Amino acid sequence: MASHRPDSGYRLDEIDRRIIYALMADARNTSAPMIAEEVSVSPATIRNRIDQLEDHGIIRDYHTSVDFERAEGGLTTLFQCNVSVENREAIAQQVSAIPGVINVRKLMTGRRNLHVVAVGADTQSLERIGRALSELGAEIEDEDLVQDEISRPYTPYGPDETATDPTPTDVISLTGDANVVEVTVSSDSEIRGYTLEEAGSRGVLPDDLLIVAIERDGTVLTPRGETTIRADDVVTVLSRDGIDDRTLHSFRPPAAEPVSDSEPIDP
Amino acid sequence: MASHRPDSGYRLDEIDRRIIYALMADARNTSAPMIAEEVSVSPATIRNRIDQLEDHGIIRDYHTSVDFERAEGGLTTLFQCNVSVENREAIAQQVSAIPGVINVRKLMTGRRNLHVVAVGADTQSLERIGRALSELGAEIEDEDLVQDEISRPYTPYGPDETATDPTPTDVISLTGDANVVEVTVSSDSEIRGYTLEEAGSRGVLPDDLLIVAIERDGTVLTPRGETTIRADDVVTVLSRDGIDDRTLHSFRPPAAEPVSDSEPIDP
DNA sequence: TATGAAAATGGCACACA
DNA sequence: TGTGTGCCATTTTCATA
Repeated sequence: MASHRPDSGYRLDEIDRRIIYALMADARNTSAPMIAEEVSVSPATIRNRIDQLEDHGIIRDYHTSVDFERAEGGLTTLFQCNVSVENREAIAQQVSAIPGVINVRKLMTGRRNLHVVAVGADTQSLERIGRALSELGAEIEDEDLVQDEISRPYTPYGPDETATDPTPTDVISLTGDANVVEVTVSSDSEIRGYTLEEAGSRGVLPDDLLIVAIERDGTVLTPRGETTIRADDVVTVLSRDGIDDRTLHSFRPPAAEPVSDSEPIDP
Repeated sequence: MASHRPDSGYRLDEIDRRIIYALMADARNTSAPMIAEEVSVSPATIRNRIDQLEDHGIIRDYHTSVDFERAEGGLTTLFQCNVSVENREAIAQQVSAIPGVINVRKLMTGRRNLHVVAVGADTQSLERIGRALSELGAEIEDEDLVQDEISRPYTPYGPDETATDPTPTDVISLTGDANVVEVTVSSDSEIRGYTLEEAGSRGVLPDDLLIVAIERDGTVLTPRGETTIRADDVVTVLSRDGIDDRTLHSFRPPAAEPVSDSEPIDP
């Protein structure tokens, strides 16, 4: 059995795991040399490993997540369908070819075992997609708008330093989408070193964010345009449109790199 | 309202759409010059456009899809949760920080409005993730194993030539996972030009695939080791382990490039 | 858009266990 | 034999204008 499935029991070592972690965090802007430096091996090795992981099917593919609503007012919709277990593979395959379908998940359940995400320019095109699903034998049980989607790398494959830094310390929800969060400014975040005014004008700080307090060395500062944001400041942020993974981007360390510089083991 | 949301009504032109299409198909191995050639503009323009699309939040991020089951026997699980609408944003944010969580979808529904995909090394770590979800206020309604996931670019942004070529013409399911498909060999597929034997030994043709018939120019050939596969052959393929998006990879045109050469619009 | 400098990639030969 | 490494030509990126 294992003869024609040689990839089943592939074992990863620490290098593979860190590669996967880095690529999950940012598949496009993470170069082999960048990963190489983190794990202290040569860039060529990283490239070889990536090739292997791809060949063995561990790494499936690299995608781009797109906000279709911003793009052209497109509606992202999740269809939850029932398909017969025998044809699940085949139907999933054909479903993924329907124009507008961007993601298909096969689940090991009796009901709602096929989740299909499709994008439509309008209600009409979504109806068309719904019909196409039915014709292929996927019975639609539910149809919901997808508001947003967040993807994260697999934490256990990340750097050991269990730095939960970039998470909001506390979140207080207000009316509507607005809410308040406290974040600790990471030591290599993008916003560090800018004054509030610079951050705003350079686009480092999104327009709908308002910094209402800065806690530094135990005292609370009143934020002014010329106040400089430093590492380890605890910043209280008010957001009009809701806190989002990407909203707090500037406060975080760069995606692919660890929080503190890793000590090269073998220079 | 639109004043502080300048990105809402961003309009894409044909170049933007083709960029998005190419990056959705392969975020990592698609270089700016490759896209540039397809749409007949300079590579620098493509690069600028990509930067703009990223800045405006149209392109959210680039990830890597990983088969954790192959990797280390990891279990990929979908938790369908209820969260209160007011805190949806904040909870989703915190949920995404739980170690092991790799994807969170926010839905615009009353029930099951948060879909969380997590990877666990074993049942125990999934229980831990389940508890973490509950503690954050996400009530778990359902918990299913994810068997597989397929992602596709948004077809309407692709090349006009509505080439549905790479789709299996017909799928017949047999017992178990095995089934039979007919595919038309794309004119620039990887397998074209190889004999069956070469394709097998070079890894172009997966081990669990068996070619049972080749239809060419209206006649049906009996496949032999020395039979060469040509473009436009209609090949009948038997698969032991089920047809998969990736299984038929070799029959398809390369991901990022159109089926036939695109006619430059403005040389 | 174009151009030149810097960086990354892919291929291949070689060393090492 | 397989895996890591160093070096090469080529491609791609990035920051100038």
